[in-house]
Amino acid sequence: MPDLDEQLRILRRGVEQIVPEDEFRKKLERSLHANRPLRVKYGIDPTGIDVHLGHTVPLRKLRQFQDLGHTAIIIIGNYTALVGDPSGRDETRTKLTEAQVEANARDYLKQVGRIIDLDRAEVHHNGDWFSKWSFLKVLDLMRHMTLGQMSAREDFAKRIAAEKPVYLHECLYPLMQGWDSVEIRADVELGGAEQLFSLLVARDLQQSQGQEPQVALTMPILVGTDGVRRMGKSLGNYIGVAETSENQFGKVMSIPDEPMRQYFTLLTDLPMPEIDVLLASGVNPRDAKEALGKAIVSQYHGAVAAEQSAAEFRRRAAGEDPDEIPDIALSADKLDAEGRVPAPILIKELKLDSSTSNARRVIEQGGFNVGPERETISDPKALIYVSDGLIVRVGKRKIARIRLV
RNA sequence: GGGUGGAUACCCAAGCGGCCAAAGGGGCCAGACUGUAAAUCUGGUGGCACUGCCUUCGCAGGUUCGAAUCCUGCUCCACCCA
Repeated sequence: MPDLDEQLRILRRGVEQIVPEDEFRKKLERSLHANRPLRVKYGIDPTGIDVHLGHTVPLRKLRQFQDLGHTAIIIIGNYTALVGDPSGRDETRTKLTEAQVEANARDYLKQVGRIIDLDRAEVHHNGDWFSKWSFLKVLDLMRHMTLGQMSAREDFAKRIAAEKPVYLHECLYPLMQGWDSVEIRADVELGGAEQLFSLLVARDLQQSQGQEPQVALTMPILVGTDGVRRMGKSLGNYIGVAETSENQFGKVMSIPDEPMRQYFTLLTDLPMPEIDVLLASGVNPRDAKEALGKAIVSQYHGAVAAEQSAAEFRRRAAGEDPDEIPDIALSADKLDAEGRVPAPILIKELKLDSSTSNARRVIEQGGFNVGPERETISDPKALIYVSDGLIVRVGKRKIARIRLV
């Protein structure tokens, strides 16, 4: 185990808040002396499917703990998922069925395994304990929270002010999450900045059960590819860990310049001085972003794929065709006697657009071109002579080689 | 239990008898530009083998030459008072 200062240096990087800071230091110190790893908890609710870079911020921190010799503990919130975490939300989460939650949980773990070494981690499902609870026990848990505390939370206060509903079951969420810490005797719990409230509830619960309270370590909320709102599935501004290298790289390149520092700090292991150099004025932001893209993509697809997707991206930016043009089958019976097909129909059949109406618009706007000469077709009524192997392009990014079948 | 306000396209949100496939914003798509799938600017954004036709304004009926707009019933939602 590295010494205290080294551990603190690594673990503090990118962190928003450590509450309380001095207890964290003490815990680390003690673990070092007693050669006893800290139990570091991170909980995930299997409510969606795609783990995205926003989730990896605390997960990467957890991995750092792991690499320093501490014990990573993943809580699968299969029971809390049935409630829905209200944290940072301006509306109630929709309810999931148990079957959905179960399927999601499996999928989640698979994706989490890209970041955490699951062989060395503890994984718990909080349904293991909550499903056995009596109502009496639930009531007992509720004694630990007052209405005043609940309504003081920013997310609830906002909803109340906006005349949006706050349901009682949502109030139970932080208590349940807190109880998880009691069950697994957490020393540290990681979470997003909006989780602080829940992370602190756990301290009270642990104390009430005669345990030493955990330290809350919060990570900043990663901004999405729009550079404004938090990264999230429902906002459509996310980069998923399971996406292709090309997609990941392209999406990184599409973030505005401003959040680059945040991305570098939270999503890569590049040393901070190097990051400062990359972001210094004078360096073309495009080059910095490219370095960022490679650093991120290589974590999920390896360095080779990262280089390739960067090269691919440059080619495309220069207006060249990508290395591999996907073949798309076109049934020959769509063609007329002369082997022609109306342009919008062609686009729709090749699934390069979702509707013929939309395809027409794209054509009218000059976004459709065909063949090696890239002849732009701007008349939606145009009939295209289709031969096997013909290359068609729609917009900047969609391209296909036709295979007649 | 009582009161009030709602339900409009992917989202938010105008419209309150014809000029409504429905303002505006966001998102998304295309084009120009370049530093890139950034920023900015321009255009587009229900469907359809498309100078036209078809389907949408919570659901079901009705009035009318004509309804997102008026009437009746229903469903759902929120807030306030108790």
